[in-house]
Amino acid sequence: MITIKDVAKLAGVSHTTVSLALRDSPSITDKTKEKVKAAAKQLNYHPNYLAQSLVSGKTNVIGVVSNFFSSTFEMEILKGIEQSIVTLNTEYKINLFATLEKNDQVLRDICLGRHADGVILFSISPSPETIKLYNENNFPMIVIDEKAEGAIEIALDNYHGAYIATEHLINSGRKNLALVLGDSNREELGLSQKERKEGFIQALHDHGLQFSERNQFFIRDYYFEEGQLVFKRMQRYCPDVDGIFCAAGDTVAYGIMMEAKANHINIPGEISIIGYDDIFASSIVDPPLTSVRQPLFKIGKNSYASMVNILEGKEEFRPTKFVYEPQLILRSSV
Amino acid sequence: MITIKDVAKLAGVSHTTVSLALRDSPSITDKTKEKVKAAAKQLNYHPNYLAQSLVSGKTNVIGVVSNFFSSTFEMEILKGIEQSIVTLNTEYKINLFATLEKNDQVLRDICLGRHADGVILFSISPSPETIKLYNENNFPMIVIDEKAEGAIEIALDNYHGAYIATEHLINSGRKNLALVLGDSNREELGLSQKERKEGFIQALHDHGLQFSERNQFFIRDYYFEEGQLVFKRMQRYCPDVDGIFCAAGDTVAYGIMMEAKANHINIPGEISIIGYDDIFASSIVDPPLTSVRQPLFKIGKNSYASMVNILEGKEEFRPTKFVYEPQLILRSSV
DNA sequence: TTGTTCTATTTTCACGTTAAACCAAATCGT
DNA sequence: ACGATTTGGTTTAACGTGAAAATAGAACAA
Repeated sequence: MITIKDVAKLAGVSHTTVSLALRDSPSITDKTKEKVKAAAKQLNYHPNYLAQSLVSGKTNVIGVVSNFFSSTFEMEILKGIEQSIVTLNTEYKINLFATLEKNDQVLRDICLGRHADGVILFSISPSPETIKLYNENNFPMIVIDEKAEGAIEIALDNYHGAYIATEHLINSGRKNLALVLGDSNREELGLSQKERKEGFIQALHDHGLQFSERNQFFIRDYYFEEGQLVFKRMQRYCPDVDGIFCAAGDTVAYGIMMEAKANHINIPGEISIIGYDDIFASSIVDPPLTSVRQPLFKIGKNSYASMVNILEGKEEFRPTKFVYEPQLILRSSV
Repeated sequence: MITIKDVAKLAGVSHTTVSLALRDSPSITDKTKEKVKAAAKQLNYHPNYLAQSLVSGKTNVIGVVSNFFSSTFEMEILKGIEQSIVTLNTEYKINLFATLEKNDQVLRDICLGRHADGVILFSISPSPETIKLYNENNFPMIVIDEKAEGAIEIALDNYHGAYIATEHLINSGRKNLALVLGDSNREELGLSQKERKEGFIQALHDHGLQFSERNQFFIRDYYFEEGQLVFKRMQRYCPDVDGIFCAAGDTVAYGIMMEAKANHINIPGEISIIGYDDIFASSIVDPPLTSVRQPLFKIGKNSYASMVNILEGKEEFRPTKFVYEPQLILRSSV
């Protein structure tokens, strides 16, 4: 392994001079700089970032933390971050950390173990103790679509998304609406699902309709097959449903649609359906699915940019909450 | 920032004793260990991984390098890697590096800058110089679906995948086949696309059919819209095509299908189509798309496991080539 | 007793880099 | 002419850790 000292020896100067010369310090003559750079090139020298980070206290890494990176939700945010990296062209790299259920431990590691200079996280919610730890260590944290008081919260207005979806179903003449929620193996409903439920109920009330617990269906995993199962249950327990708001997302909605198709139930003729997320396939399934689109790409892009600004000192870190509004994409499933 | 020395001071021992005690060295008495651990806990001490890596020369990080992480191809491999992380439960973390066009520079950085202990890469091909550099530095590299002589190559048998797809079209009675290839902004066709073309041609020949350059269509980006454009061109220049092998992937195939639909051309009645990749949506589009499925999940899983074995010294690194066979998933688009 | 061996710990050094303090030679001001 | 400043570096220290070498004290053997 070639170090700065090897270069120094070859160039006939001290190692500090090499360090200064390679960073174009004004206190080194051009002649020396040339000599040093030639030596560095000849030896194929490359600075050791571990040593640099140890002494500087900066890693130039932004941690991107999530439970998994393999669903469309995370992918879309990642795309936005990638876009931001390309356009900003900063020195900051990103590292992805998959927490795989030990959320707080991983977060603690990243901060205290100096894996990064700041984190952007989604699909997991940090505990209050972790947030406190981050604040004490002056370690910026941006949290997307989860509760995180004390950090920068990027909130998706799930309430409003559910509201406009439900309202659209009602305005199109549907009277007996069902709600499909995902509770993802937790005991309690996640924050976003809870907000969507509230939006759904409020829209019903505002249009003189009643919410009935019986019209509420839960799934455990956000899979296509769960949607098929939900529709079967729905047919048995609520055969008179004429509109479905699938707050659990588009993939589950596809399952519902396919199962309806298999039972020769026409969509949107007999039942209308609206999904959430507007992932790519929604425009090509048959019928194309009306869905609530969240500006995930934009959120990813902006989050990365904010983090860079904070780390470069251009922007001050302080707990804030930004709310992004969703948009209803109209297609023929309603 | 709490360091090992702070713990030492509180526990009333030397910093080395702390280091040894926390790693449960047998040469430290239980009493001292307890004292040290209590002090560490009280101060909320966490080892600085930068310092550890600097002295040990190991980062415990596996670099996962790709051009982008935002397409289904990469996502599926990532899922496999995640699965492997969960089941193996090793101390190795992964870091994702998006090269964003400066492939060799990023690879050089990772190796020489000690960002990781080894890399798994896909969607980019390392230059021979980079491979040489890695070998000189004893830095293991696993390359998925790209040419990389001197590294561990995980090859997808694109030739065979194309062959069985084409053969299936021919066996179903199609006589005038078109080939859709993606050249992704490069001057030259990528390796996998080239191999798929060869498989296509060979299958034609083996069944007494001729390959015609006129029946070959290129797209620049792997987008849905490109598929629509391709179909328009196809109708103009080769209106008698009755079978399409879309080597450019399923997303493009969807575009072709939708455009055919828009022109009231029945699939599979008038034209059959086969895609590549078998991504999720292929089973739910209308009609469901026959496609060549590659064992990407398995490849991701195995690659991570191999890398861990190599880094732990259980397996020796030596350039090898593993070939994974694709599988034709039959659906009603043929 | 007195040297020898072992045990539990400490001291010193190294990893590769940057920053701070230092210094010799050249240049400047008066 | 001669101290003061500037130039272009060099030497030393520091970052937080782990490994090797050193050591003090206890146990032990003859």
